[in-house]
Amino acid sequence: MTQRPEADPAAPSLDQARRQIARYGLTADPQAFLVAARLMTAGARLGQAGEVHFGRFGLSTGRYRLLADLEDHGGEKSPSQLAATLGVSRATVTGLVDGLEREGLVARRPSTEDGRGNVVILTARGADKLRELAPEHFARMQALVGGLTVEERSTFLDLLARVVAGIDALTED
Amino acid sequence: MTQRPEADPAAPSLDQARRQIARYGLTADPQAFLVAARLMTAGARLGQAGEVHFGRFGLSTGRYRLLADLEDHGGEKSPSQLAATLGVSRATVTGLVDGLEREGLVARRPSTEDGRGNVVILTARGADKLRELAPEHFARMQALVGGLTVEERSTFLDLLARVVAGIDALTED
DNA sequence: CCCCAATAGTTAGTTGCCTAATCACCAAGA
DNA sequence: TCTTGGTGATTAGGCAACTAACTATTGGGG
Repeated sequence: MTQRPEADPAAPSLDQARRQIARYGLTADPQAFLVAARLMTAGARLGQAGEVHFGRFGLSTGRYRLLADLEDHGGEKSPSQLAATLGVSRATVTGLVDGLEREGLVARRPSTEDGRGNVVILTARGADKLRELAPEHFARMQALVGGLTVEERSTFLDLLARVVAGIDALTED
Repeated sequence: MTQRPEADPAAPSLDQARRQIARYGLTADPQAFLVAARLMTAGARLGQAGEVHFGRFGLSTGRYRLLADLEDHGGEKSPSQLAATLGVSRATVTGLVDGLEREGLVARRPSTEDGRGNVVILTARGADKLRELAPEHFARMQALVGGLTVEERSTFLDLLARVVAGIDALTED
C-alpha cells in the first residue's frame, strides 16, 4: 500500500498547479484545477478502498456490482443488459462473468428467445455471497458520509451533479 | 463508448439502494449510499474523460502525470521518487517509463550517486508534448467547474475533503 | 571487515477496463 | 428466397494498476 507517505500522495498541490499555469503563461484558475484534481483523486481512492473491501470477500468491485445488479433484476439478465446498466463494455461483462462462473456465483444459460443470446443467472451461492456482504457494505457506505450532516449531503449531491454535468459537456464535443 | 444510454449509466438509483437495504432488513440511510455511489461514479467518469483527452495526444493520464511531475521537479527524478509522488507502485512507474521512453519523451540514465538507481529525465520532446497539451488541459479543468460559483467551489472542496477523511478512517482499520 | 538487512529497479503474473475483429444468428427488403 | 445489415457474445491484444519475487547494490552492526 505504498506505506502511506507523509501528506497526501497523488493529490496535486495548489502550488504545483500555480507553477504549471505560470510556466505556460496561461490564464487559468488554480482553484478549478484543484477541484478537478481532488475529485479525481477522491474517486480513485474510494474505488481503491472498495477494491480492498470486496477483496476480503473474494470479489472485486466490478464483480460485486454485477452480482448486485443481477439480484436487483430478479437474478436473471443478459450480458448486454448488464453491460448497459453497469456502464461497461460487453467484453468486460464477458470477463466478469467468466470469473464469477468459475467461483460458482453465477451461471450461463442459452437464451430461449434469441439464439445468439445468453442469460446470466444468479446461483444460490451468489445470493449467499451478497447476503454475507451486505451488512458490512452498507455500514461502510454510511460511515463514509458520517462526517456530513443531512443538509451537507444534499448540497454535496447537488454540487457533484453539476460537476458531472460539466464532464458530460466536455465529453460531447 | 457504449452509445450513451438514456439516463445515467452506472449511477445506482435511490430506489435501487432502498430495495437492497429492504431486502436484507438493514437500517441504513439510502442517501448515504447514494453519496458514496455517485462520488465513485463521478471519479470514474472524470478519469475516463481524462483518458480520452490524453489519448488524443498519444498519452494516458498516468503518463501525463509522470511527465508533469518530472517537469515540476526540474526534469529529473528517480523512479522511486516518482512512485511516491504519483501514489503508484514502483512497478507501475517502470511500465509508464517504458512507454514514455519508447516514445522518446523521457530517457533513463544510471544514477551517479547510487549504483542501484536510475534517473528518469524529461527529453526535449517530452517538454514539447507538455507545452502542446497545457492550454487545452487547463481549459478543460476550468470548464469542468464552470457551473459552480467560487463559493460553491470552496464548499465542494470542503465537503469533498471531509468525505475523503471518511475514506481514510475506513482504510485504517 | 564482512555479512545481512534494507532499498532500487525490474520481471512475472493477475485483474479490470478498453477497442477491434470475429462468429453466430436474426430480421427486413429486393 | 436470398442477401445484407445489425446485434449478441466471445476472443485477441493493449494499457494501467497491483502484489510477489528476484537481482543488484548499499550501508550499518557485530
